[in-house]
Amino acid sequence: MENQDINCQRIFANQVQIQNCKENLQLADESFSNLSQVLSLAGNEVRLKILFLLDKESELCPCDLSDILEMSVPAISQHLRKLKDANVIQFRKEGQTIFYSLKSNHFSIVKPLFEHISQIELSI
Amino acid sequence: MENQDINCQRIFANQVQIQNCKENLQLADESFSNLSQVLSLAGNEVRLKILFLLDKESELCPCDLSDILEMSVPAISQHLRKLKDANVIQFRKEGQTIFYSLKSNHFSIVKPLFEHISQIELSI
DNA sequence: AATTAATTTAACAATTTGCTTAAATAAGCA
DNA sequence: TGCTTATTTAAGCAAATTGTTAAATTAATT
Repeated sequence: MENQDINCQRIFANQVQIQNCKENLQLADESFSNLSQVLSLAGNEVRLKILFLLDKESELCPCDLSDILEMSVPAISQHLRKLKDANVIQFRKEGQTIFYSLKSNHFSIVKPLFEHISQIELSI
Repeated sequence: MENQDINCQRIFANQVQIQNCKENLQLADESFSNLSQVLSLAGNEVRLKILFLLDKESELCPCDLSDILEMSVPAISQHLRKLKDANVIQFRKEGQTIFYSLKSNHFSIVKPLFEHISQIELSI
């Protein structure tokens, strides 16, 4: 698309508004990129559950997650890798077991999401 | 994977914890499905920007969005359709122009995300 | 040293995503 | 009525996603 002027010739287009929006987006360009990356990770139902579980249980190993989510270990491992690559989770080793936990830096984004999980919290 | 007992035979696995987690997830199953759907929509950078813009400008037409985001109109239209199908946005017609706006029902999820967009708000 | 167990990695297939281009709708206007 | 404009829809395609199975790592155990 070389020339976007071709698309819309309407007279009522508010050019000032459009220019303003463009500039605003540019200023926050990196924020959009970062935020959408985290959201797309959490946008996968398996990973959302993993994040939720790590928040609730503090730390879990791939093996636990495999049992809980009833999924193969390699499948879990690959989700964990994505979360680790994006710096959303961290890990510590204990023998041959690896415990994953949430990193605090993304808590302000991830945490509030769980308020929308209508869980019966009373049972705890 | 018929038998997940094959995966992990560790002695230290806390079966009570695992069972508890499984039950917790089941209780909120629909919430996870719904939330991950909204997050995966917002997890696309273009759609995140669209949501941000609709929040800021109240309403915009596909044509505006095409100009602002410098993308083809059909590309924009298809993103809008996804958001509309998921009940995240609504529209009103004015002649041949269609104005899209955020629906209030998902505000509690969508709105707080924009606090993470480090925008220079002072300039407004 | 050989075996077992927890995890990761790699290769692959099926599905989904997101754009492009062209055609179809729908609403104003000459 | 016929033309222009705003938008959607459809078809096609390349790239990304997500699982599977098999092999490789790594660390404990016998």
